[in-house]
Amino acid sequence: MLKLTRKVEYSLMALRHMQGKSINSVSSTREIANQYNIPVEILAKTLQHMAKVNIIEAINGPRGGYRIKAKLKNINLVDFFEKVEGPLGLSDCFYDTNCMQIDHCNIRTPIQRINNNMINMFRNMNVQDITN
Amino acid sequence: MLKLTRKVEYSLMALRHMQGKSINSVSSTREIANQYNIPVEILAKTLQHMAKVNIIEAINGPRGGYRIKAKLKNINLVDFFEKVEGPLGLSDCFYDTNCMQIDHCNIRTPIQRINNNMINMFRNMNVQDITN
DNA sequence: AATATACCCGACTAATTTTATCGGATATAA
DNA sequence: TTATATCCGATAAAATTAGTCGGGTATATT
Repeated sequence: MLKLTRKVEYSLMALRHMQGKSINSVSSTREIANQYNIPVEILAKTLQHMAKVNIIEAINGPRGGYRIKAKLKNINLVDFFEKVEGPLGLSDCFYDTNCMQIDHCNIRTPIQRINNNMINMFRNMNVQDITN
Repeated sequence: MLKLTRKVEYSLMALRHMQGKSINSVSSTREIANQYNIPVEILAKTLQHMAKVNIIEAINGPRGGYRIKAKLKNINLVDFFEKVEGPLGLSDCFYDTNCMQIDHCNIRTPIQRINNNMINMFRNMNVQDITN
């Protein structure tokens, strides 16, 4: 319960790795996967996805790889989580009505208050807070 | 990602239901399950578990059921989540060392900071905030 | 132009976690 | 005695998360 996914963790690890390198150098999937003991194929997908949502950019060909594209300071954690994993919420019912209890639920409003607190907390942190 | 489990939700729904009744009346599993459209057997287990950890108490026999035992105002959400679901953390590595990245991880400390923020937030809310 | 390296991407499988079910037990009010 | 209710371990089903595979495209280097 209340866990981050590996996809988010791998993304952050990769970003922190790239952050530590000079501005124009790139990092390949293999290099990152080896250094942090992450399965190559899954990291590959993760990085491709980050490239698609413009957090990093891909350089093709030999000596290619990825480098950071966005200003990490401008991406708060809610944006980041949603870009990487999709909609955020303590419960599905805040963005999806497919719930057996939806008509009878007596805790929807209180849970929503907690949810708002959580969202606010994550909104007040940005990706650079983590990768630095 | 970052979701509550149904077990926690059902627990809160049941507590809120009981909270709305007079102090000495009890609520049976079937009554609660019917009213909120929750599968009886799983709610039964959930309530048994809450009884075991002394949040509610069970009255056996016909006309039996459950009633609130603890002072809900004194149970903060971290305590509650841990009583109902076990250890809390954005990542397993804060209470379990069985992770392939543990020796190489470059985000453990930053994630721990976020984790602390989250824990603090939940510690500042109590169960009664939800069930009232 | 050929080659080797690196990203791209959809389909699939495996593992884990969460959710739900089953069967049979014990307690007690009426 | 009986009916109603909790108790509880074992198991099954469903959903989510994690990981694998195969074949593709782009490009620096020689």
